[in-house]
Amino acid sequence: MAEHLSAAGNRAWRAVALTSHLLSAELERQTQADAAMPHAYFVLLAALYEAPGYRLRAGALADYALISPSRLSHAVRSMEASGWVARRRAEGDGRGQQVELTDAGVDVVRRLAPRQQTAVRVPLLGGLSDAEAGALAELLEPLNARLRRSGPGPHV
Amino acid sequence: MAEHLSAAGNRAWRAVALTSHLLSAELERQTQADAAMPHAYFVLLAALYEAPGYRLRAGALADYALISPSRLSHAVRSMEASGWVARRRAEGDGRGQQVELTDAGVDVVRRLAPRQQTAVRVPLLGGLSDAEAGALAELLEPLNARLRRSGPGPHV
DNA sequence: CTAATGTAGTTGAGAGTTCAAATATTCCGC
DNA sequence: GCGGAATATTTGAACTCTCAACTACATTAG
Repeated sequence: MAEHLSAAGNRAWRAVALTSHLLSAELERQTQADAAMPHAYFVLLAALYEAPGYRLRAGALADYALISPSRLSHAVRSMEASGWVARRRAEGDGRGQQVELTDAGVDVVRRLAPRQQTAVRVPLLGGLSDAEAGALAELLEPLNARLRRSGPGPHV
Repeated sequence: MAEHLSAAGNRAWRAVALTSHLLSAELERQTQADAAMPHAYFVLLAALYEAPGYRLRAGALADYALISPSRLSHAVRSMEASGWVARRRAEGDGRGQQVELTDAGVDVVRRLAPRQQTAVRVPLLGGLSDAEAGALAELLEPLNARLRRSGPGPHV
């Protein structure tokens, strides 16, 4: 692989890096404004909402949300204090924890998810034709696959 | 504008959100490993490196890096403690500060920038043809423009 | 030329994230 | 089953980031 990027590659780099920066900031802003919580917490609540029984093993939740066990643990403690989730020992494995959405947690997700849609996703992507959206996904998915691989460990 | 996304739009959303998450994590990981500093600090140092005389007004630096004045102030204090930048009063306006790269700061940028290139950018984007890179940039740039507008204030 | 307003940055407190170390429980080999 | 390695999660400390005051200087109005 070459060791420098073409002009087009550099332009793409700037665009991708800027999207990443601006989008995280916007998601953070939006989630804080709507529910006074970090966006990362909303991602966790939404993941639980989609799981059967609104509950997931801690490890599975961390894997799904692509965060460290430590970060999950702190996040769960904080969300538990807010009354959005509850913890219980996992059956069959005394080491594990089940994290489960409380009724209040379910409500929060139901209230926030539509706002996320209309306040961020639609304004951002609603203007693209299906062909453009498809092309964007086709271009980004291979990048994501590469990023997933470089993530943990010194390239596994 | 519609209030929901098409299937293609949803796929694009997932891809964009995932890229944002994974890319920030990877940049953070890489910068911490290479120089034991947050990626945000490297962005600031790189911005100064490209400025005439390796120095910029604090406000200009914050605007360029798209961060709040407060965050910049904390960052500069920390980077000053690390010996990478120095502060001095701006001439002509006693309120302002000039932030300037020290020799050590220049060295850090010269050492890190190439690694950033070969460890992140090229592996990520080097596989794209110029046409693909161009298409990606063309697709993302309008999104970035929209994100910039939704950023500060309740849509200015 | 003084008071009011605006602009540039800083500060401190609170909250989230990371990293390394610790704890608890299960699994495996003998 | 018993001791050691592996797995699942927690904890604490250090650090960064955000938000809301706050300070300092500059500008404008009267």
